[in-house]
Amino acid sequence: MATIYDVARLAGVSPKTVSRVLNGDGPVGPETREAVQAAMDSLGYVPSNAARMMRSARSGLVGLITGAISMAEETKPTGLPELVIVQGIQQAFSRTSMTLMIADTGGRLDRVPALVDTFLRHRVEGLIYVAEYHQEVRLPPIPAGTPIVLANCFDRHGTPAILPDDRRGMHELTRRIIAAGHRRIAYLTLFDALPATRLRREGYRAALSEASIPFDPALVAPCELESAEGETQLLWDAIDRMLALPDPPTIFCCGNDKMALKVYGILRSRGLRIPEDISVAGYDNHRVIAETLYPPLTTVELSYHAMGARAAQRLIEAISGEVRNDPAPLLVGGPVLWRGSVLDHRPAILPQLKVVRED
Amino acid sequence: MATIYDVARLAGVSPKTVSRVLNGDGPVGPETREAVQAAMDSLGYVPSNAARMMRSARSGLVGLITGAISMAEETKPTGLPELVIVQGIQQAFSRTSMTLMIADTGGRLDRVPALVDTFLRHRVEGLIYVAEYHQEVRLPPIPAGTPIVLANCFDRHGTPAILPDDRRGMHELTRRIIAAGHRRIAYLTLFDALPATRLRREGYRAALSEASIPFDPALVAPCELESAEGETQLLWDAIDRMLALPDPPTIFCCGNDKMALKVYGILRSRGLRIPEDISVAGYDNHRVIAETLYPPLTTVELSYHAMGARAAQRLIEAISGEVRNDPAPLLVGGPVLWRGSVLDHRPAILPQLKVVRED
DNA sequence: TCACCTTATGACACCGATGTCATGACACCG
DNA sequence: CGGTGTCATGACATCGGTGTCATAAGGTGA
Repeated sequence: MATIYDVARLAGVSPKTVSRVLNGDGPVGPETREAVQAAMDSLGYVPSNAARMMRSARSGLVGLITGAISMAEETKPTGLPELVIVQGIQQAFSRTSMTLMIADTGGRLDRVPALVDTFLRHRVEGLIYVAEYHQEVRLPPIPAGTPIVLANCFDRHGTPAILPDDRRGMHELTRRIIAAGHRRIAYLTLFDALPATRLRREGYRAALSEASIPFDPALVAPCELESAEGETQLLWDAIDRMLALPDPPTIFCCGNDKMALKVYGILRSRGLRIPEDISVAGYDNHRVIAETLYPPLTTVELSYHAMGARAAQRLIEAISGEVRNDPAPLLVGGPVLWRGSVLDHRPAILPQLKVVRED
Repeated sequence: MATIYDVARLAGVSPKTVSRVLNGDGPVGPETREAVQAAMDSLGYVPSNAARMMRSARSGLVGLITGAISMAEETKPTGLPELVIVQGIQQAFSRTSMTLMIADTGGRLDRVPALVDTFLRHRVEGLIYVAEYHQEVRLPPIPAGTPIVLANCFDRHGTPAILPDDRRGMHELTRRIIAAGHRRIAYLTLFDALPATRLRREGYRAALSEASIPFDPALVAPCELESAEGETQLLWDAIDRMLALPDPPTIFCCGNDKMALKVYGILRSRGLRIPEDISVAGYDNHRVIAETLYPPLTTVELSYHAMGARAAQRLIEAISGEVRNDPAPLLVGGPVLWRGSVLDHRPAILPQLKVVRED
């Protein structure tokens, strides 16, 4: 592979002059520049980042660690949308001169330290860790001087974190559903232990209490399990139990869109029409599901893209040395997407707005 | 950041000895080794890949370029499963000492040359390009010496490529459907221009002709468009037209699982039960859809994971210098996954095997 | 006309590892 | 006891760029 010396010799100049042509620092005469360019082209010269990095400590690299790629097809918690976080980060960095290196854990957390180490050897200027779903994590110690940002997760050391505003999202969705005239609102939640479940339940209850609707524990049930079959069974049971109540729900809110997809099938096999007989709402705006289902699913967008963008922004600030006192994690809210799966019991007077809140 | 000299000084040895401890080449006395280790630990020393790379031309890096991440949430061709290719590649390389750098195009092909250039500056030892769906691509020229493998795509220069065996997959699915007693088999295809569409139609027709079933053009219609709404309309029309035929189909095969999801909704809103009144089959084994739908969807797995593994394997061979004459692209087939969405008209005598073919 | 500035360029050291070769201390063998 | 091989270690050059400083040529204003 050609080096800067080869180029210099061919162009009849010094290596330093070639370097100046490459980096645009220092003045270079027009015909010299041309000769150097020609030499570079004819040799197919590509500068070595390694050599450059030796002198100028800046690597121009940012490391991203995630399990999202390997989780994409898993049945585990949510599914895929967290990849959009990566996408948001990618886009933010593509506007800078930095290169984003993505490493996937392959779903094995024990591989994280090795990946961090590899990144550090490459002298990344910053690190981002993206979790597959809202959770607490424990990362290996990162040497001070390499800033790190957590996306979709948090730790106990107050590391800068970007999190979805689950409380507010569910609050807003429930508020909208109440505004549409529903009073008996069932909520089929995800795993009880998830931070998202707790927060969303808080939002759900807050909206109820603001509307002076009593909270009925019979309308809330966790419906997520490890196995897909057992989960479907759990859903059948919960739905049948709730439908058999003296005062049954008029809507089922689901922990995520995937669950809503199942609920569609279950309700229909019970002979219920959506939304005429019963309404359904999801969470995540998992577009493959939400937009493809018939009728399209009312859901809450998690704004993963915005979360990614925020995480990137925060890291870029940290790299450029803007010291921040790190307060609470940054919460990113997403809009309620009102589609055809929820029946509006009160003939709309106002046009049905797509409420976009993202501040 | 501490250097090897700092460590050497603290341990009271020469830098070369520290290097030996790091790399395990050359002998080192036990207590020397211990002293060096202690020094490295107390300084938090992390070796610089850049410096290492200067001497030993091997970078230990492999570059992966893809649009799969940014496409994940798009409505475009398939959707997400191609990410599994990345996953397969990742897993293959995690078993080697090489590090996989992933770069996403953000959906813009014009960014590919810049990404290639960045990788070359990092002196990657090989490149993989992963396309979002089976297609022809044109990549910028890569200097000889850097092997490259195409996954899920091909070019005109005979670059080594790994492709899904679309022809065989559809052939096998159709064969199974015929074996289940179906004779009128509708096929709602993807874009006509896609290589996958042509190949699958070939497989479809081959299976028909093997079973001496005449091909009926009225049962085949492209049902994919740019826009989601128009597409749904197209589906409605095609399905209604086919159902109105004097001899209507008993099954709808769909170009992908996402289309099958829509078809479920459409057929049900026509009052048809699945699979009692009409059967449905998909393609892709997009698990979020196929396993979550009720009833679960019969579909063809694209074996993206295997494609990724093959691509990685082929690149590793190329890097280690195993010269191959590059014949036709390597085709990877996937199994038909027989689930509840297709009615078996002939009471099964043989147990319903999961046909796994992947050679 | 000369001091001074700007432009264009090169010489040289240096970044942090590792490859090569040399060296000293022993152990072993005939 | 001397020659030879192995073990443990270090000195030094080198990889391919860039930062610093020096230098020569040409322009400009007092």
